[in-house]
Parts: sequence; C-alpha cells; structure tokens
Amino acid sequence: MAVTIKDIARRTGKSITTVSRALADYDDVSPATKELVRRVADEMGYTPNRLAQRLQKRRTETIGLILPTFGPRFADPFFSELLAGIGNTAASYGYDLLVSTQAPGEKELETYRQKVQGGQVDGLIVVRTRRHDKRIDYLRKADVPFAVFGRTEDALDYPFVDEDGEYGMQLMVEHLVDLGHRRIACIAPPPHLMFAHYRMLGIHKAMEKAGLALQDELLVVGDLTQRGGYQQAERLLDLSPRPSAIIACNDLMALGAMSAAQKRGLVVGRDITITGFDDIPMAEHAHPPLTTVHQPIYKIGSMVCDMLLQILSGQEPEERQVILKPKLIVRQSSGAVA
Amino acid sequence: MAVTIKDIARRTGKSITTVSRALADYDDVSPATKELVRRVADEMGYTPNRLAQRLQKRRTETIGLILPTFGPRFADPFFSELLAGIGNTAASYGYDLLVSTQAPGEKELETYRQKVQGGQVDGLIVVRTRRHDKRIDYLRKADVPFAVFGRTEDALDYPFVDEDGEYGMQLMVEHLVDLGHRRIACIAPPPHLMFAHYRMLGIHKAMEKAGLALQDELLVVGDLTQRGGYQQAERLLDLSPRPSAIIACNDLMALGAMSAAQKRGLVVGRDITITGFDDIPMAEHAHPPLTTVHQPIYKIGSMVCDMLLQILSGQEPEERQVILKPKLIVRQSSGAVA
DNA sequence: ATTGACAACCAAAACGTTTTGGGCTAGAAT
DNA sequence: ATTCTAGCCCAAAACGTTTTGGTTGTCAAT
Repeated sequence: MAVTIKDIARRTGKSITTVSRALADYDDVSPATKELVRRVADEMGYTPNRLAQRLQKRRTETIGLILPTFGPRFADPFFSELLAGIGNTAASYGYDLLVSTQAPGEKELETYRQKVQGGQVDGLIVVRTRRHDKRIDYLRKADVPFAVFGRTEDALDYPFVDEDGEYGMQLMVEHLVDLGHRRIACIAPPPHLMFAHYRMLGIHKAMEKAGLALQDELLVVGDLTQRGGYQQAERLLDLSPRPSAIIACNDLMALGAMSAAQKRGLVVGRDITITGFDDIPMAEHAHPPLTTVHQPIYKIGSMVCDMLLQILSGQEPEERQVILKPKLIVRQSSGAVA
Repeated sequence: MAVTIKDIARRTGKSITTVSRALADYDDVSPATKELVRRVADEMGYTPNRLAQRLQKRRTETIGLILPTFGPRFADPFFSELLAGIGNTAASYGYDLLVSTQAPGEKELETYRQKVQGGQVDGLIVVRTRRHDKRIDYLRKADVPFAVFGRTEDALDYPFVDEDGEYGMQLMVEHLVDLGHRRIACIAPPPHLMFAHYRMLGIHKAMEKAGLALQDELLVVGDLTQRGGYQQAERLLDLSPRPSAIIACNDLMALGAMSAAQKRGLVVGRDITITGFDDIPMAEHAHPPLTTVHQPIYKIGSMVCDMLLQILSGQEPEERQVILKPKLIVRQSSGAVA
C-alpha cells in the first residue's frame, strides 16, 4: 500500500493535521516540525493521493479534451500538434489532461455530461466546432468552464481562439487571381463544420470581388482526409475544360489532390495549381511544396488552454476572444496559368 | 452544487446505503425501492461523483499514457492514430485515458512516479521504448501494471506488443537487392530507440546475406521528422557515386528524403529508390506512392490497451507478448536500378 | 411460544486528504 | 495575580461514495 499522511503522522509523532499543514507550508507549524515532516515524507516516499485531495478540495485540476475521432484511420497531424500544445500548457500549470475519443453523434453529449457532472474535470476544451454546436449549448447551460477552438453561428459569448479563415481564403483567392486563374475549383470541408463556413465565405467573397463566381460543378465536398482529397480531385480533373486551380480547404486534402493530379501526369504548379490550408509540417516537404495558409496549431492549443486555465483560476482572461490573422505561404504548388 | 446520493436519500426517505445499493442493483433492495430510487435519481439528474467512487474503491478506472513530445512541432500522424486506438479501446471498457506530454529526460520518471503513486492511474502504457528503458525499470520495481508498445534489451518479462522490425527490414532489403540495388544507403533513427536497433539489425543481416555491407558513409542518423529526412538525404545525395537506394527508417523521413531528391530533379522510383517504414496513411498518397513496411498502428494501440485492461481485471492476458509479422508494401518509390 | 429463515433496510466505518475551530503553553503586559 | 498574545499543535468534520456488519419484522415450521 502507498504511504499516506497518516503513516507520516505516526512516524513523526505529530497529528495528521500538522503533517498536512506542514507539507502545505502553513505558518502555524514550527520550522523544526516542517523540516522533520518533510524529511520523513521524503524518506518514506510519500506522494499525496490526488483523488483524496481533489475530493476534498472540490477541484480536479484536470481539464478534459474530447477528440472527434472518425474510425480507425485517424492520422491527423493537426490533432497531434494541437494536443501537444494543450498538453504542455496544462502540464506547466500542474493540470492533468483527460482525453476521450468520441465520434461525433448521439453519444457525444453523454460523454461531455459524464466528465462534467461526474466531477472528473474542472473544465473542457472544445475543438472542431459545428455551425450549431450542441456541445457548447450544453456547456453554457450547465455553467461549466470551457474554452473553444473555433466559433459557432450562435451567440459568441464564450471564450475562444480561432483563425480568420475567411481572411485566409481571401488572401489565397487573390493570390490565384493574380496568377491569372479564372477557372478555380474548390474541395470544401463538410459544411456543418464552422471553419468550412468561414473558409468558403472567404472564397466566395474574394471571387465575387474579382468578378468571378464559384461554379457549382467546380465545388465538391471532401472528408478532410488525404484519400478524400484524392477522390474529389479526380472528379474535378475529369471535367473539361479542367479547372486551372484547385483550392483544397485543408492541407491533407490538398496533398491527396496533388497525388491525383500527378497520377495523370500533370505537373503541379505548372499544369495545375493546387493549394491547401493549415500549413502542417508536411506541406513544406511535399513535392512540390504546398502553397497554403499558415495556422499556428501548437500555439492555438496553447492559447486556448491558457484561456481555460485563467478562467478556472477565477481571473478574467486578458483576451477572451482571439481571432488570429493568418499568413499566406506561397510555395511551388501554385503557379501562373499556362 | 451537484446532486449527491445524499439528496436522493433525503428525497426518497431511504438511507444512503439503500440508495447506493439500489443504484448498484444489489439484491437486498426490493424491486419497488430500486424503481423509486432510480426514478428519483433520474429526475434529479444524478451523476455519481467518480472521484468519490474511486477513492473508496481504490481503483481509478483510468489508464495513463505519457507521450514523448519533442518541442512544439509535434505533428506525428503515428501518435494520433495510436492514441485513437488506445482511446477507443479504453473507452469501450469504461476506462478513462489520462494523457501527459513529457519530453524524454530528467523529469520524465518523476511524471511517471506522480501518476502512479498519486493514485491517478491504475496502469500505464509505455510507448517508444529505449534500448535500456528506465521507465520500465521503474514500473517493474514499483509493481505497477503496465503494457508496452515495443521491446527493450533488458529482460523481456513484461507484456508488450511489437512489430518485428528486423523481419520487416529484411523484406525491404531483399526487395531492393532483387531490384538490383547494391549501393544502398540508410537514414537510421536515433540509436537509443529500441525499434532503431531492430530495424538496423534487419538491414545489416539482410545486406550481409546478400553479400553486401552497409558502408559507413552511407549510414546517417535522422530525427524521425520529415525535415530530418530531408537534411540527411541531402548529405547522402551529395556523395559520389550516389547511392541507388535510400532506406529511411520511418515514413516521415522517407517523405523528407523524397522531397530532397525531387528538388535535385531526380525522379524517385526511377533515378533513385526511396523507402519508408510504418505505412502511415500519407505513404499511399505520396508522389510517387511510398514503398514501405506496414505497421497496423491503430490495432497495436488497441491491442496494447486490451492487454493492460486484462491485467487490470486480474486475468492473465491471452497473449502476453505479441510480435506482429509485418508486410512489405511495394509501391512506386522503389524501382530497378537504372 | 419458540426458532429459523428470509427480505428489506440502515448506521457507521472507511478511502486520504483539507479545513474548521478550537486548545495548550510560555512569556509579556497589565 | 490576572489577562493577553504568539506560537504551535490537534480532534473532528467534511468531501461523496462503498462496504461491513449488523437490525428489524414477517412468516412458516417446529
């Protein structure tokens, strides 16, 4: 059995109270006693039982993160980097990170409820928002501290970090138009996702501004994976005339699209332009390197975690709602029209 | 404040004991009472406080996973898929997953100690083993349940799942030799990692069997990232005569190496052969698609989690030590010598 | 009438901590 | 001689559960 505070009390001849207070460095314990208690605790290899501490303190010092996994092939570099950002920040404040995997759907809210009401977490981080997000409705109603990566279409009265996808896509379209592209296609994300909305909005607006329109046949929806990008790109490449540029709404789909184009013998960046969004590490090392919009994923994870921790500590966060301005990263996958 | 069992007791006029036992479906509670208690619990929106349950039961129903993150750019598709495998399996048994991020080094063992002795987890999963792994030494000594992805050079008396990297690399070398390659280079993983050892062993053995030797100048060490693969490949490509094939010891480095080769105008699969290991989803969609060794990452996560859960439930796992036979996946990044 | 068996219930202890609300002693101030 | 203060200490309650070891009442068998 693990050594408890009681064991230390017995061994030092002090009371449980005194031991507890000595370890917590209260000043109604004499220096000598503190010294003694600490030495004995060390000798006996004492580690506080966090469960008991938490039960008593009514705070868990744990934040929850529920990852929207989709089936077995969930190799999204995006999430591992986000996780690193959140995890490292949480750890630096002594907080634990409870990660659940749960596909979006029926049981999802139940998972949130359980973590919250079961007192397993002090707060939650919500990622990949939907346009109308029941998770946020629930958390708001239940008065649970939370912070969000992304926005929703409903009242934005909660703390969030998001990147300005609309602006990012405007930059991208302007870039393509400057290169002479007119017949521009798009592989969109599933439309219920909020970031899909903003990115598409940016595309539509910028196209319109350039006197263009996104034609129906040039708009397809992909599932955000590389395979999905590949499949949807094939459909676009079958059209004639072929689009001269394909805007994929995330890097993974862009890489898939590049692969589809190259399979047909097209040289990406010359015969066809393909662009992404996110700037995952792979984008830089793709062949050709991918033109994309940068999103500081690690930093976003870190920021959103910081926000939540500030709320949990009772402060109002310095910045409650952050929208980051993205940067366009021009590489070789985009080129002038032939 | 959340609804507790006490509130239900008051409301139903029963004792705390009876309520607890009714909810747990003990048979010394009358059906009528059970019905009543359950109804009231439901009405009041009761969720058991897991902390209290755990403290009392002395099991946390939580397993720990400590991810070896290396700095901010941690976009490893490998780990997100492993995480999904572990997470989904844990969830299907009602277990929680406590994830910590902790770079290897000084503080690492302390993190393990804390989770274990603080009673935060019932068991741990160890990933990315080192040849001599202090984490395993510690867990073994501390008599903590754990399961491992990977092996070590020390006594293998613990439960693990691993892929036979030696065999996998033998398949790969044979494939290359069959294609006529003689001047074969290698981008090795950091040598303290156990999987590096096995993969390199496979390469050395198979080369020797083919009457070849891995020359010193053709052996470089990369950091497992795409950037690392790129940098090390540049060194190899500067040599003259150039190697006709480069075996990268993981897919990420292989992708980086491809990128380096392509930058020099080489056609991968014709002018130079480049291969990987892992078969991450991206490998299939690389251009050209990457010849690699398949590793069922999700399944491995799931298996190692299963093992741990079986141990925690007191059973001896059906298979305590599993070594999976890998399959060679030949795609277009490997070709016959020009 | 007593005994035994059974169904239904419950008080109290326990898990390991922190917090509350004190107590005791020695010395200083009145 | 009393009162006050400061310094150190501690018993007990509390957090929300589960488990232990009962008790009570009813009915059937003796």
